[in-house]
Amino acid sequence: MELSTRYNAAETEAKWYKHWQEKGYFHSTPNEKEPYTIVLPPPNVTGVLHMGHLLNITIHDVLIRKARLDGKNACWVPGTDHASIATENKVIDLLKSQGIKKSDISREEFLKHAFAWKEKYGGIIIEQLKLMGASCDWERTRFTMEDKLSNAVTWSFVDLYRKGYIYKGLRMCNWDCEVKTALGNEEVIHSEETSKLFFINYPFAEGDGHITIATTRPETIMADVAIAINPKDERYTHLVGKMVKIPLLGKAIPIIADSYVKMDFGTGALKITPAHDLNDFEVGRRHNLEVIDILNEDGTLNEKAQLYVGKDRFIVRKIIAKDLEAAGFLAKTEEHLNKVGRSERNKSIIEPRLTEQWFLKMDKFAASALAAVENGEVNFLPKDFLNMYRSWLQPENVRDWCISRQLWWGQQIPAYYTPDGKVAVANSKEEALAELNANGGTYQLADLKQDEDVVDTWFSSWLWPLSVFDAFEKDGDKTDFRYYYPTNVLITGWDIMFFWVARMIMAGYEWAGDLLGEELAKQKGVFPFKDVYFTGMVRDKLGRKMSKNLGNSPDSLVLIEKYSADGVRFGMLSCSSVGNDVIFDADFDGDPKLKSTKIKNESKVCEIGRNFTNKLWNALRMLKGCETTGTPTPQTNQLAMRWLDNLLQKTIVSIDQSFAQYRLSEALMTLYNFIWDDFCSWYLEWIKPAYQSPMDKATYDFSLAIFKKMLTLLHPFMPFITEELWAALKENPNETDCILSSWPKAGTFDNQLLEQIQQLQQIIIGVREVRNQNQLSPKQLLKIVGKESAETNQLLSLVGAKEALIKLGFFESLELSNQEQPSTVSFLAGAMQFAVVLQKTINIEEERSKLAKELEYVRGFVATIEKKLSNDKFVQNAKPEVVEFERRKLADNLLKINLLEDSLAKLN
RNA sequence: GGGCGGUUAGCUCAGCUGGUCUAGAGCAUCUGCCUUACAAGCAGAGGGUCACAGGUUCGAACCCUGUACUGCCCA
Repeated sequence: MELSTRYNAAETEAKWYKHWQEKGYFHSTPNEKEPYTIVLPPPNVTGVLHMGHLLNITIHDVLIRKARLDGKNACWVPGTDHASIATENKVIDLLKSQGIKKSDISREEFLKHAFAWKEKYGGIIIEQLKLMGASCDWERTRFTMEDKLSNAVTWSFVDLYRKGYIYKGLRMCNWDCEVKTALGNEEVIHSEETSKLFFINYPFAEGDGHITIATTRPETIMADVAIAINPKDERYTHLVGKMVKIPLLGKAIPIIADSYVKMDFGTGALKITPAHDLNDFEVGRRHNLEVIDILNEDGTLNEKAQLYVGKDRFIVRKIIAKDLEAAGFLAKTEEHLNKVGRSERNKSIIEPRLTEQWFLKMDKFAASALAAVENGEVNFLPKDFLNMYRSWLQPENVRDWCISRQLWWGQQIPAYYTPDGKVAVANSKEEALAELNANGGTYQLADLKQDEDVVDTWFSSWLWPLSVFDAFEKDGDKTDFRYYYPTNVLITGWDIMFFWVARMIMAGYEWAGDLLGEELAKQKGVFPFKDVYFTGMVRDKLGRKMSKNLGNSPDSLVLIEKYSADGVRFGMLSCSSVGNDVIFDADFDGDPKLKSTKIKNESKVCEIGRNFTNKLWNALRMLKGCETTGTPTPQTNQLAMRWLDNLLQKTIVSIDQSFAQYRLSEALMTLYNFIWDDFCSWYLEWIKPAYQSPMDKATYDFSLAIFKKMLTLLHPFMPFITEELWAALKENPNETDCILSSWPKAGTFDNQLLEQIQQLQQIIIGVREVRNQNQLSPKQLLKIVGKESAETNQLLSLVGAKEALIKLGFFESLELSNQEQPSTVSFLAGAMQFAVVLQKTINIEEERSKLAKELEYVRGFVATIEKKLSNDKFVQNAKPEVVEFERRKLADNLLKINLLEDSLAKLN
């Protein structure tokens, strides 16, 4: 096969992805092999590929391809998440653009539109994952709202209800006025925002005077039921029991004392509005106060407010401030930093609101999820995250999970109500009816009305590792589930540790035991995954999380186009270690703090990856370009091959260790250095025949064999270039593809040989340095004289070593001598000394200062070693091999000192 | 306010069980090269009080205490 000078990634990547898919390499079915299973955290159907996905997908694919090469039955299950709120919003927007209001159509019609939207746009992200080379088993692609998975949600709801873990209750919830639904606690993000603090005078009902309170929410004064002060606050204690009038409204409310009030906040007097603040709600409960809810579900004021009815709460805030001021009730306003809760999804400001919702009791679940990680059945990487997990799941921090949402897009809650207010929770309307009539009821099917609400999206995704294998299908085929479950590793961001990771663990411990059967559960475990690999957040150079809003995220598709998928994979990996956030190196076109500044679609690390593919390409081009002959193999080539083979073994050992600890970037860098430095820069130059000369067959065959091993080793990281080059090396078309090749087994290696070759390299590097300093061309042949020593003699007696030096260093000759050499520049290679014979007079001053500098360094080094060795406690306490090592270091460096002193003396 | 991380070269990061660490890599910088695989390249060089201050130890980038800065989680 003819190879062009540059590697064309775009063409190649498309070609091989198609090939892999056509061959069905990504598809897995249960067999006798050991399974290696990963379920993909399902991206939202509304999503498009972003930097976080690039990182996440790369790690997934590296692990799954490695498992495949290890001969395991690798199965990576992909899918998408229906994302209730995000998707419902998208669909509402789409309908709005068509002039349709959600309130004007039925639930069924709406869902029809929503499914249509999902069909059209829901697959975008899946297609984008393919561009990165993701080797998912696409035949297993699931969707959290498909029938089987929805049935699983219903079944689990009913099961938990019957077990007594689910209840319905009136609670203070987080309310999203835009979407008009309750949200879970974790879906609300609290952050500090500047707002105004209003100081408002409440006049006493009797007599003159007033009490001044401070509030950030003047629009809620109509819902006030009391003014509270701290019982220890002597400024106010005499007022407790008095009545004050709500400004503008004139309604009388009492002054009460409650220790919740902070004396140093505002004026120390607080208005109590139980319907619109969680803490006030608690205060109200303690004092038996009325709850007056003045907000509609969309955030406008209702008739209970009496004033400003129908207007939005934030508009009212502005109007009422003016009205209060005009009427003389407003004492002053101040700038104030306070915590504002916003929806994680649409950023709208969340209202505390008293509503009836469904809840899942969490105490038991939290305990099981915590125990699973504490006792090591589930293993966190890195371990540090256990701390955060622990604090989340501590009993005092666990609150019941609000699982109902006032939406249509999602699984409808399987609770059925009778006209007279009875309720049955069941898998179907028929089942519910039977249950209701079991005790003599006479309801008709038509009497029953299903709960309008749907469950939280996470209430379906927590089943993911179970449901994608149809574990909940009553009479379904359990083969897959029994084979693939538990999965090996979950790869996800730590930001959804509680949202999702903890809950999947809960679900695993709740159901997997029964579903697997006792024996299998005991044998395999019920946890959903053995390891959890937490990826960091991808951040910009200022440390900000990349997001669409900030405009600080490069376009991932442009990056792939520019640097190839292999290049981007390399880039993402090379700047990420387990759990650490990734500071992505893309630059900005101006000051990144300015809003107008855009991030560039450029990346040095991805460029390195792309350059690496080109390096590989050309290395093979060089080898394939060689003619071969039957001439005997030069001895120096034999040495080169022996060295490379040993070094490869050592490299594989190191890579295997890295993989075992999920140190993927370390494995990649080890391989990168081996391929670029050892294989290309040293080995290829070593064995390269003279221009237009042929290469002997043995060297040629060996080189290609090593090349193939390198391709397999690199395949998990850079699948496309490796497959392409593998194809170029195939001896016959029936040979297996790189993706299915076998991971090389690490063998033993000869450390002494590796050290000796390192010494050879040091000599060559020394000569190159002399060349650079004396402006000699790299290929000008030089006479080299080495000082005789046991070490030098031994090294040069290695068969092929001298030829290697002459070839790689461009020596005219290499001799050993103890004679003093005129016109030479000397250098040290370890404890060996060599001299380059120059044709010109050398600068003695320069030479002397160079040697003196080196001598000073070595003497300092020796001093530290001597200090250690002269310390009896060190010699007694340190491990013998450490002491031995220090002794060897000392001997070597003393030798160096001798050589340097000698050279200096000769210069004088 | 409570808790958990981080701080190592100009940048991004390794450094795992304290001893191979007078600290490594890549990028960037500088010098010299279009040398017949590769300028998406080759050969070299310079650059660090391991945030700071104490302590433990024969020995500390690593363990302990405190401080500063920084990120995150919770209230």
